Amino acid sequence: MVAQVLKSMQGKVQAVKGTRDLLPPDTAVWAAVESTARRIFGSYGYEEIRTPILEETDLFVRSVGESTDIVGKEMYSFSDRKGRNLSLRPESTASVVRAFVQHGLQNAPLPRKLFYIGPQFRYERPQKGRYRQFHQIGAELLGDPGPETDAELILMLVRFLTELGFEELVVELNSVGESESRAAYREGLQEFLEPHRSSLSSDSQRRLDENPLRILDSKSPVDRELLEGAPVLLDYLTDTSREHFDRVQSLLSQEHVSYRIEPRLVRGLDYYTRTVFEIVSEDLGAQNAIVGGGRYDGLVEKLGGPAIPGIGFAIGEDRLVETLPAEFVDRVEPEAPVFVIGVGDALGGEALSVAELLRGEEFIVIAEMSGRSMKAALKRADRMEARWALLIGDEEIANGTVTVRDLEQGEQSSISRSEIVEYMESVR
RNA sequence: GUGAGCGUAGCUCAAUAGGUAGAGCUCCUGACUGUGGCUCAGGUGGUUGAGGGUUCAAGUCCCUUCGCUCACCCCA
Repeated sequence: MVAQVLKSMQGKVQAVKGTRDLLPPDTAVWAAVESTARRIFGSYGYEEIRTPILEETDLFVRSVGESTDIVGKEMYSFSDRKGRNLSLRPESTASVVRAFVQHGLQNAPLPRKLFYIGPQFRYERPQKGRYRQFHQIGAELLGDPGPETDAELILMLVRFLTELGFEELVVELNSVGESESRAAYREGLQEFLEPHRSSLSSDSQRRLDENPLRILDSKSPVDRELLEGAPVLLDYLTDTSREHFDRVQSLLSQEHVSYRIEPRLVRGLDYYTRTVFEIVSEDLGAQNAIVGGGRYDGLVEKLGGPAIPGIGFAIGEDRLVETLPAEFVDRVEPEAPVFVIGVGDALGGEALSVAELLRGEEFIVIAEMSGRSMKAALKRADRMEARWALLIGDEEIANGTVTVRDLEQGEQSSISRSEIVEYMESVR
């Protein structure tokens, strides 16, 4: 222990395993993705909610489910100085619902549409598209049980992704029914697989007891073969769930959304009911889900609120950015800056003043105010991909001018100091 | 938690049978007292991820550990 502390004091401190720094220019891409989400979601009437990253552990135990892997072994949990059991949030739906109940938002007009953007934490072995601190852009709609709502939510998602330049994405769709029918199916599946228990992969043998539905999307070829002829979740749906699901499909068809029914699509969180969906990308390796979501009609009640239905989704922002179409990334290029150079004795003040003037007109301005060499300063201007260089030296001060150099054309002209803003506006 | 591969300068990589660490790019400076991109010269930068072992000698071999990558698992 002491040795470890000493080592960490001496060695280079680095980012915690599974976390990473986002540096420019990547941060600009992330910001562009997020502002697109705000714009699109906003047009559907969604408003932003920001909930704490820290929550009582019990919140996730009750919502996500005690037997899920997320709660069972992936949470960053600890007790604080007063012995409260806290966890870094592994997802945000539970927090949004908690906030909804806590603030009595059911008394405001329903349905309520909320979106969030922020970091989530799960203790897993990092790999491609999977980090211990990852980021989600999510949306939740509380208070409308209708299938039209499901369709609208998916339409919003598709519109958002289309806006980012995605073209070939297919929505994978399924219905897990209400909790009673899911329990019935769970038993049916267990009965079907039990005789073949010893043939199942070791992972699935474990799942057979703990979470049999997860066997459905096992990657083991043996498991997949055994599943041929297994009962299908859709056959266990109640009539109302079945009608709901059919209606969602016909609405999606009506709006020309390409979707595919995936009878084996199940989700890892316990709160889902009825409609569940996923969007996967081929070029993400094993961690291919960029969006996951579904309806959760019992969750608000489970967290101590009224019986209000809900539906939502979460987008894996890290994965989304990794697969972003190049056209979108290219468009993120920021406006080229103006580079103001003050060279000579005590001319920094004048450079600062000119820079401030231009900033007032929303130019992006980098000022080098204590330069000693014009050459070196221009070199830096070039490297920073500046479009214009404004030179201020003894000569300019004497004449009351600023020399404006067009760094692309290699031409320059002498502009009166009082007309500099006007001139820059004209060539902008 | 399990398995595999990989860790040499900020980046990409060298270093013959173990012989005491080098190149390109980048960065800084100068050639060029106030005019960029090119060229040339010079410089900064590494306890070879860390710790231990074998050896006269370890970047190289052995062990441990940390990290990265990918897959299982899980999911966004």
